[in-house]
Amino acid sequence: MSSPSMLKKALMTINKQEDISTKNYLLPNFTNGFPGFRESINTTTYTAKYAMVGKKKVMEGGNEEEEKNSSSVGKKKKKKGEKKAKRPRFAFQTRSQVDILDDGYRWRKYGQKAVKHNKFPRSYYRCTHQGCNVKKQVQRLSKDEGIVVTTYEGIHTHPTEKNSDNFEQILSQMRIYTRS
DNA sequence: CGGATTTGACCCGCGC
DNA sequence: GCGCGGGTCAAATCCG
Repeated sequence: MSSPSMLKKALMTINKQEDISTKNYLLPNFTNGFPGFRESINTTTYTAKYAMVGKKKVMEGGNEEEEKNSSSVGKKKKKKGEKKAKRPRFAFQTRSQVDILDDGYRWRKYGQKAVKHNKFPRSYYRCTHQGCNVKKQVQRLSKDEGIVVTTYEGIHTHPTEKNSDNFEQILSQMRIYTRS
């Protein structure tokens, strides 16, 4: 089963080995963020912030360090509207034949991009529910094409549409690569 | 016919 | 300032 510490470790591992993106990752409140985890982690809200792959500042530790919008950090006016607030993110790996994991939500693909050092493209999905701007990325690793990395960003503001029984499978497929 | 996917262009932050 | 790399848009297309 998956414990928060395992997820945490997985997250760190992923961040170290893969360059998934350029942002901080943090584990969202799973209870309302990721229904699939409801069964396995229904306790405390779990937040942890990590540095990303490259440099950038390292926000170690698991306290919600909310850097606040310090006045010095001149956030420019968001032209397009849209809150650019940092969103909870977390990633995990599964060993799967299919790229699209059925997690109970409906996703609309809105982009696909090739990333460097990877032969497989990365796909971008958005939750189709109106007003729910949760996104996820799916990418298969070139070093081991049996592995699919899924990165979620945001918290769903609505329940799942269909029951996510399949998610138990996904959970059971989760692998923590602490050692190769 | 309506919603999802495809796919190149566009955009934007960052590093040189 | 410019180019690169990653993320998003959106029109055309696909597909049930």
